[in-house]
Amino acid sequence: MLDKTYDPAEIEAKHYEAWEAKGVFASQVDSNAKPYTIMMPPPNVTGSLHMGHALTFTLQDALIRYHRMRGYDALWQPGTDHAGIATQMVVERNLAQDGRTRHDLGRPAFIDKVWEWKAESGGTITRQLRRLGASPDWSRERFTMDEGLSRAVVEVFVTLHKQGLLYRDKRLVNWDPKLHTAISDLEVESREVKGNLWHFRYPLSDDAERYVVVATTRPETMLGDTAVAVHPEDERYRDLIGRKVRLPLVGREIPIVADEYADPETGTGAVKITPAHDFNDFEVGRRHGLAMINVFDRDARIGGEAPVAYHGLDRYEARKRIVAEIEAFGLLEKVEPHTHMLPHGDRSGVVIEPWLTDQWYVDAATLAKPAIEAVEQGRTRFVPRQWENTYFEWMRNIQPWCVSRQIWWGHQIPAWYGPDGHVFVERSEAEAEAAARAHYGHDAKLTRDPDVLDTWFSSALWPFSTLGWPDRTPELARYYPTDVLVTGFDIIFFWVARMMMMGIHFMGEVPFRDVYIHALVRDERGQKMSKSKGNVIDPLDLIKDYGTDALRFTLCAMAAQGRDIKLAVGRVEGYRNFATKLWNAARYGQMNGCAPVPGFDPAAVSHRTNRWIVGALAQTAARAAEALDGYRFNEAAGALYQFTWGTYCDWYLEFTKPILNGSDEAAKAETRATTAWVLDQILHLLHPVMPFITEELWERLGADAGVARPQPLIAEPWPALEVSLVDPEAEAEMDWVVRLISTVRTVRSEMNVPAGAQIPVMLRDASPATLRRLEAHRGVITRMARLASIEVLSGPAPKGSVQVVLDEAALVLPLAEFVDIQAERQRLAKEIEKLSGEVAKIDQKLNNPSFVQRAPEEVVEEQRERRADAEAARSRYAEALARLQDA
RNA sequence: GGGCGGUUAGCUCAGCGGUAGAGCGGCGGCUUUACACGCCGUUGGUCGGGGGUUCGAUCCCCUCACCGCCCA
Repeated sequence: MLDKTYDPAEIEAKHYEAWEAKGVFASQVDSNAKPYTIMMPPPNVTGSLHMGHALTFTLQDALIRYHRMRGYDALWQPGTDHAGIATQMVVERNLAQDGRTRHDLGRPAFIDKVWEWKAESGGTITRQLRRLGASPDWSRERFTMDEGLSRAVVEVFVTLHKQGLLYRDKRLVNWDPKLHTAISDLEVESREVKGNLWHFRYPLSDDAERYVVVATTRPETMLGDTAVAVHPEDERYRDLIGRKVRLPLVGREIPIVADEYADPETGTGAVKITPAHDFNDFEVGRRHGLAMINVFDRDARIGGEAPVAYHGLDRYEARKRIVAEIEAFGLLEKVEPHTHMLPHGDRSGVVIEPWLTDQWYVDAATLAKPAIEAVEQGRTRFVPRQWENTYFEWMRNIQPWCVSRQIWWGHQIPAWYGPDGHVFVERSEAEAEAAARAHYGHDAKLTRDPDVLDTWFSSALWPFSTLGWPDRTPELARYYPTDVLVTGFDIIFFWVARMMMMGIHFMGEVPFRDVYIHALVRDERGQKMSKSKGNVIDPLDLIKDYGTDALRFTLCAMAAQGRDIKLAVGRVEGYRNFATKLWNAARYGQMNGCAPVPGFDPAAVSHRTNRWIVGALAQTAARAAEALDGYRFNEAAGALYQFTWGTYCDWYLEFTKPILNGSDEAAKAETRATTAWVLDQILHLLHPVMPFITEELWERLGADAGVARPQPLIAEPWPALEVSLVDPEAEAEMDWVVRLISTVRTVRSEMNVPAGAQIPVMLRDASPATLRRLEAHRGVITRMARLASIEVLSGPAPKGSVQVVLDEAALVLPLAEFVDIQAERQRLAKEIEKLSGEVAKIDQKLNNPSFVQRAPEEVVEEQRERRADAEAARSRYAEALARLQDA
């Protein structure tokens, strides 16, 4: 017998271990089943499970479990990425505790340290995924620094280089002066910063009395100014175009150029141009052939070609000093407080410096073209569709992708330089040496490029590198392209776009058919969860308090397309209650001998109540499947919740109590079998969302009844329930019973009839069909409506009785002792008023000729029927009211 | 400034051309032998404002307001 309450903690680990040990998560590359594949977006190896992970992995797991049950050969490919910068930082922080830096160790020893760290601490997130019940094929787990994946990285790098799609170039990059590496646009976050707008006077070279005022938020960059730009149409400056100013402090003469980049509305309309330290200025510099003067070193201290007097000053010290000096020269026009957005490194948190360096770039624009077409042509489909716009927007304006990073942890770039700087990009050092020999005509000393690749470079290959590419493995042939990629919108640029580019280029086909973009999880006030705000809800805490299934059900129930999830703990609690409800229903079944019957045939049940629940179940199963097929997780969860609690528990289990306590042995046996069978089906349908409690109940209900379960629930087939199981007559009949009982309950409550009191009820003007229904369900009705009796009334209603309309009949409740005549009169009057309003509203429609003429016939007909029903009910209430007046 | 999304019951959210729904909360009642993490009943809404299309609009179009996110 099951315990009185469900204790998730007790059973979750047990089932997870059993599933994993049995190998049920594993894909079957040799099977004849159709494959269904999801590539897990590899979480960062340094990461730990947060709510966003919980959501995305719950949805992916629900899809995988569902398709596995549908008979597909399901592959959910798990793994982690090596998170170059983040991981290196973690290990460096550990070294710093012993007062050491990575340079003390040297590169090879440091890399060894990182691997050591990974072995010890890199498994946190995969352990936590197991707590969440995720069922990927762990036997295929990959890491982006694995040997195989590294081979794919080299192959891609070399191939792209030979194709001219990957090259070395000197451009401005986002330089992180703390980490000393380039980072991508996507690793930069804009933060609002309060600063000033300094207005400097730049005197004209040929007229020291005149000057141009430029406004800047970054005075220190003036050391690298090579022009002043004004808008060509700006009347104020028209005569200055082509003349020169003398750059204060530096003394350099720089031109005044006309460029539309200068916005007449902003500041003074004249803007200083520092091509080596600003992305926009870089473009202006290009247009006008301006010099690029680098004035920073890698720490963002003054250096390079800046006047030596300033060398070594940190950028903020330099700012103070330059402003002070400008002021001393009388060239400071004014200072205005100014708030603006500044780029910060998302890992280091420091202000990013646009800096001129040599880096490796991928020609993203070329690779993006077929990736754009694939979505335009529908070969890859975004769900919800609107995300296509985000994808297109990004892809159509894509910039060269800087893939090199000046760190140690990652895939070292397979490029070697000869003594003269000539570069050899090859698969190995030996091949590079061979290429050098061919190039120089003799052996040459080569130096390998010390840089590593952006982590996303290797992640972009994930959909095929994990399947064995560049080898032509059976897995690759079978599982690529994958079925769906599930992720949050914040990763569209980082990852989806890049997988599309690489997948199409190297595999000739899109990496996935569907991209399901889910919402972000926010706190209950709609704020993004963040450590600094202190509003983070830890999914592991929720699991501890409410169980994994409750958390998973909550996330599915709230995963409506196109809307963020504002997570309130109360919802989790509510779905914990749902799990408990399911548990208790199972327990009730056990107590009543409702054991699973092998070979049970739902089509063969004869009792109306049983036929009804079987049909309702079939409809629910269809609804849930349809919802999951369309990624409408909330609809699937809602349909299952509603059926389990609102139909099976609230009505069916109550309807069958009189049968189970009765003496009709055949009906008892059929009802017991049906009760058990429907519950078994519910367990199947809920399993993708609530794997633990369903597995536990599946096994316990079998074992306790001595019925062998052929396999664990996770491996069971999804219920195949024909729509023919729906018996419309049974449906209508039980619906009538439900409405009759509900009606009586409402009246009792409104009349303040004591809950325990059993009252008589009479039925008037009932059709023969209704009377047959009454006879069939007399026991249930009497019990559930708490009646003393229910009889047919042929004459007028007794004095002081309450009347309610139910279809063609009237329910008469002789409640004289409870009834407050005045209140009852009011109640009836209210009903009549409501129905009159209804009739009037419908009449308005029906009296409108164009409605009758233009609306579809069935809509008009429906209105007529509704009018007739409302009218009939109104006259019955009017009659009852008249009767009350006599009393 | 540009783009996207949102505004529906006290709260969190579904619905999206033909009778406004759920969960939670509120209120009232219940020692009904599965379940108080429960049962029964019930109260809550000019579907953000204004125009338009339509026989008919919460739903489609325009516009305004406010909120959020992304990009400048």
